[in-house]
Amino acid sequence: MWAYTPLLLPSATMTTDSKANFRLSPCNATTLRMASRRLTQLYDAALEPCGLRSTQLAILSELAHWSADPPTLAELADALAIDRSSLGHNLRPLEREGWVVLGESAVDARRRHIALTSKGRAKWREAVRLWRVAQERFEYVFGRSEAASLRATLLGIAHHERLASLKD
Amino acid sequence: MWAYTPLLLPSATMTTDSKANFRLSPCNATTLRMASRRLTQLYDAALEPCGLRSTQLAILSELAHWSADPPTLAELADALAIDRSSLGHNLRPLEREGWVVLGESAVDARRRHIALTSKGRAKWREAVRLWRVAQERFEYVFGRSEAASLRATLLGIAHHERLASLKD
DNA sequence: TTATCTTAGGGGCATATGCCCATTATGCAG
DNA sequence: CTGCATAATGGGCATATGCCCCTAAGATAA
Repeated sequence: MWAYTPLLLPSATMTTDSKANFRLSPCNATTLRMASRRLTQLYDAALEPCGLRSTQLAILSELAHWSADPPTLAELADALAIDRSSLGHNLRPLEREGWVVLGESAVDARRRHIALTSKGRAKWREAVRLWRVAQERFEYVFGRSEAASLRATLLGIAHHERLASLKD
Repeated sequence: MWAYTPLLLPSATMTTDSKANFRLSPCNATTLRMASRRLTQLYDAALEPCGLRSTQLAILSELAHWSADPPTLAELADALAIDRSSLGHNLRPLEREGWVVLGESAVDARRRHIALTSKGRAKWREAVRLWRVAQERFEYVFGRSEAASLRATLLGIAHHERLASLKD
């Protein structure tokens, strides 16, 4: 179990070989991307049997939990803290597989409302079971409360307006 | 200044509008990717004048600090906690711009040694100056010691063997 | 020495990510 | 009502990321 503090440095858990070339990168974005890559691999491996990737499950989950009317691209992108264009690209495979549908808006012809299909909801439920394995595995190693704390910190970074761009 | 604890929830810093659709994602990988996307945008925006992206600067930095002989693809990938193939792809633009060169190995014809060119080192120095702006900006908001603590945690995740895959 | 096994990279494929620009649709000023 | 500013998407381009498989080259067993 790790402490969510710098007390246990990563080097303590590393092999001699990898420790040799280890360099504590001072860049916050780089370390964030490094950890993101690794953990995404862990979750993607767990999700592999159902044919979903982490990003795709995140989209389906957001839709599955959406309480109001099906969101527009912009609304969904905002909730996921993802670029609008990126979300548009990411929806393509989900649409192709028939997991989501993009419907027209009655009040504004510019908007497309994104909705989960029943097939998509079934796939989502299937994926969640696999996701839980990876989630449990990570939190077993990292610590459950430490993980919750980390998520809160990361969500803060993701949704913070003053960090969203250089404009201020 | 944020506390590196869940005491200050992200919602405390959010607009009413975005708070409405805010859903505290329980997935550690997803929140990691969300924060990663946002912060990468911040750093990339700062680096934009020099024509480098965060990932590219990370590669050049690792090479600039490399103490031993120029690393092989596998060694560099390991240090950056990135997939070997991914690093191969990422090196292509850097090679095209003449910032790095891939030399042959004298002892093992399979290996390619990656070295920074003088042009690449100059570009790296230029980028570091821009990088510092983004780094300072983030740490001004997030807190310097909190950032250091977060980096240590993230590096631990990135380099932890038991989290690298589902095999155990 | 030869057959086999392992390792290092490269190429192809697919998704992920975001920028810019074009198109279309609203909204609003006049 | 017309013309312009604005908003929502889509398409194109480029990089990021990782998987799989292939080939070449070193290492090892027979």
